[in-house]
Amino acid sequence: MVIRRWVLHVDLDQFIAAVEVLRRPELAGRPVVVGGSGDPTQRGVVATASYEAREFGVRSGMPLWTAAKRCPDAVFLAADHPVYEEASARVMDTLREFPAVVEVMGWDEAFLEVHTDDPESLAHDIRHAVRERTRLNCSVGIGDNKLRAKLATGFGKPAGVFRLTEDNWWTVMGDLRTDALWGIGTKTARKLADLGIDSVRGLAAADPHLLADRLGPTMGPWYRRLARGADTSPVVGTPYVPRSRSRETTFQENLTDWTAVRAQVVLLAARVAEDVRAEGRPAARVGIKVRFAPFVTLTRSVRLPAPTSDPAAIEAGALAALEKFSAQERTDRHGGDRAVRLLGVRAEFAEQAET
DNA sequence: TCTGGGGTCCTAGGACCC
DNA sequence: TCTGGGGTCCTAGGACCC
Repeated sequence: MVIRRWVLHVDLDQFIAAVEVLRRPELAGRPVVVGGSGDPTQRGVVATASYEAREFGVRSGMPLWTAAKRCPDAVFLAADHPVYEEASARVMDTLREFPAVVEVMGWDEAFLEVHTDDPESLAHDIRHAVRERTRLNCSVGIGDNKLRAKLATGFGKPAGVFRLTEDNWWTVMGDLRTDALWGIGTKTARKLADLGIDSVRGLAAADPHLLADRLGPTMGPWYRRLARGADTSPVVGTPYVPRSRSRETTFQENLTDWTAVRAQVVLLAARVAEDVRAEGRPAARVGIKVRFAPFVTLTRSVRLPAPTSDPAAIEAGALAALEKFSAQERTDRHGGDRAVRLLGVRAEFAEQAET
């Protein structure tokens, strides 16, 4: 019986859909799709699909109209953030009752650093406690570091427990595609494939100088470490301190004149200013995101004259950033204002002094 | 009726300075 | 008679994740 450090990764199963089914029991067993306004004829994407909807090929990030085509009988619901936040808080409070350092990773995930001789038994205790307190199911990944714990959870789903460590790393992960790793997406997987690297095992054995050369001095070697399952990052239990706050909106109908664009930027800036005020720390920088039709995204930003939480200063910064777009960038080829489908405003906080 | 919203971190190029 | 070589800061964009 050896007490060792373990990292557990707890991930709620189909969290948002499960919360919706809890408050509407008649939806149990039906395909449920949450996202956008809840109207699949409007612009929006799937936030979460229940397992029943996934059977029809509905996936997160998919346009709602596509989901409706694949699963016409699904129940479509608008996202209700306050309800999810409350459910999430109950889950996290439950996790914090265990003797562990708890790092929250969003609404439906957390890492726990624990010391035990029997991580499986602790994982089952956690699953039962979460289900008892919240009536929600979760899966638990057990690892000898965060990376392996996070990847392990995927093999435990749904409602299971899986252990991934140095001992079974190559057996479990070696032959999988590189994008099975946490931090490698489709773009990087394609770049690696162009270098003849297709599997986790292949990436682990790749020439580090080649990776640094093609993928950057920091990222290249980091990908190679990922492929070996190496990760020394700590589980951090201290409260999350945001570096930025942003608000963005995709319009149901594109904006087609710049006066309307300015008016919407003013509205978004006011919401961001409210978030900055609530955070209680001044913003140092304000940025604008403009997604032109069909789907070209440009950003501009300005440093504020001095860090501030003043709504008027944040609005002025947002408008100044907007003015940085050239006449050419905001004009279509017929000389009119280029159609805008999304606007965003972001505030970056001043650097925190090290304590 | 294409492609949400809210974040983080890294990279690369130009400005600027010595 | 061609214009070095760092270093750092700023900015925009890219990639990824939940």
